[in-house]
Amino acid sequence: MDTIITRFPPSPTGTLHIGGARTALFNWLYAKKTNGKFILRIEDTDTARSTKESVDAILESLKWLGIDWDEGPYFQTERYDIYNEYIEKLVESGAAYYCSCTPDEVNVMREEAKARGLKPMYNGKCRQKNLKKSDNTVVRLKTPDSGVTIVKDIVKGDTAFQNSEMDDFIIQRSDGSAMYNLAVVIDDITMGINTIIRGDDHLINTPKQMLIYKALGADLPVFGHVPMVLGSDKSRLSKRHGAMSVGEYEKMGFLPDAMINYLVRLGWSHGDQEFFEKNDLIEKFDLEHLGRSASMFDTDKLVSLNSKHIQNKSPEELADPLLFHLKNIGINARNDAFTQGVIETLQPRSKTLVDMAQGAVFYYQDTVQFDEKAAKKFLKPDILPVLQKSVDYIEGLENYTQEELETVFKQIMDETDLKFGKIAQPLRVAITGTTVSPGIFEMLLALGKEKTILRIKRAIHFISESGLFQDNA
RNA sequence: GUCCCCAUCGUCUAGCCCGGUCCAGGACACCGGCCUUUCACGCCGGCGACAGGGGUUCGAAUCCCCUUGGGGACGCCA
Repeated sequence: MDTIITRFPPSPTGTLHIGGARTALFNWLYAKKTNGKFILRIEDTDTARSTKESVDAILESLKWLGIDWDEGPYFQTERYDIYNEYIEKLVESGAAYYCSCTPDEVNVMREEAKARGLKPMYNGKCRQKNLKKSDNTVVRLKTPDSGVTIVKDIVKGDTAFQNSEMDDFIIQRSDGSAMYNLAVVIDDITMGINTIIRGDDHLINTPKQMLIYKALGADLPVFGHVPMVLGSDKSRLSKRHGAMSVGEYEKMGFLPDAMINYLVRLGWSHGDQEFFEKNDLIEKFDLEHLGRSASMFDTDKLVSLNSKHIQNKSPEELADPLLFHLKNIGINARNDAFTQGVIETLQPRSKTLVDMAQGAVFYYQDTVQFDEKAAKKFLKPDILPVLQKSVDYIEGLENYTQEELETVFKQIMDETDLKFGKIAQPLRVAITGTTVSPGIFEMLLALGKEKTILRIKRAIHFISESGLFQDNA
């Protein structure tokens, strides 16, 4: 079997959005799975809307997702000579011709066609004129008047298009630049692309492109048109549905692997399996199980998958991504043993890295801020003996381990005749300032002996002070 | 207007190609419960769908037709 060569051809008119990322992913996965090649090509022929910033943003998002490419990025604007070469060939062979009709004239033709209950179309006026190239001529492809063009699509099945429904579309503008449908086909042919997975909004372009392949005598690639990703109201995904670019999801604290997992499951399935690591996907991905119907983007499911991926990673893997989000909230931490210990305590209770960063704040503060309600309820004089004993016993520990800590608190429970629940909450407030945190022991362990003692002492001080204040009042 | 695509729980989907094993399975969300030092995790249970109508057949979520609904495309955009 020939090497599978796929591609992803974004137009740099914005950031990489969800839908684009998914198509890129499908192509990338298929190439990886088959040991094929994945080519990146920038379709920037719309010079009015294309920007360098967009190119950079798209490349960056792709890298973040871990989608790498074997060739490229190629830029269509650097390939005009190649396109023109082929356009000339097409004109010479009679498959295409020059047309001097103005846009206004063509609009009239479209109106006429519509009036007759047809699709708005150019009527082929210049077809037989045998015009030469001049300043305001475009090149049009001569499309058949009858017959059908059948798109063999691996996800949609066979779809027949009446050739009479297609007009002689423009392949080269009057300024000499190539149009989308032509540039795509020439690129795909010259780059050896043999598998094209793209959004089904392109299905309608496919018969046109097939005509170009045919006129050039080139082999057809395998087509697969995947359904689009819709917003929560089933309309095309757009800004009003919330975040739609990959970069925004990074900022919201999602892991690239979770993103990939979610995206691939949106329109592809492997039985009942929901959770996939990247390698797993490469092994299991196939074209046979791509779905045929459009799907809605659901953030809840992404969140759920994200928390599973967070749980499934090692603290070490999570550290750098977390550091990024810690920095965003003003905490400069390092990827060290302390941070990894912190992460371990936070993994099961963080849905996103933003959650995790927020949950980690207390670990990095020199003096924790006591939540008013929490302090009022739990940091009261009657707990003083417990806190004092905690300090004394922990200070006396030879080994600061979970086992030893458990012994310490068992002893305190015995001596004070209090249940653990009565001890844990005040302690939690002393350590974190709030009533919600990781489990006591794992937290104390992650914090370290020194800081633990310091914080309990500070709580003792806090209680004594406020007690004094109350007495005076 | 014309053409094309699509149609299973609220959502993502399995099953459909090769009809019976499906009074339709899993996941997310939601609701209960268990676990428990808080919050979570985890576990158990509940709610909840074959768009409608006709065929074909002993038998249809699965095959055919129509209707309805949704999406997309009709550019000297990509």
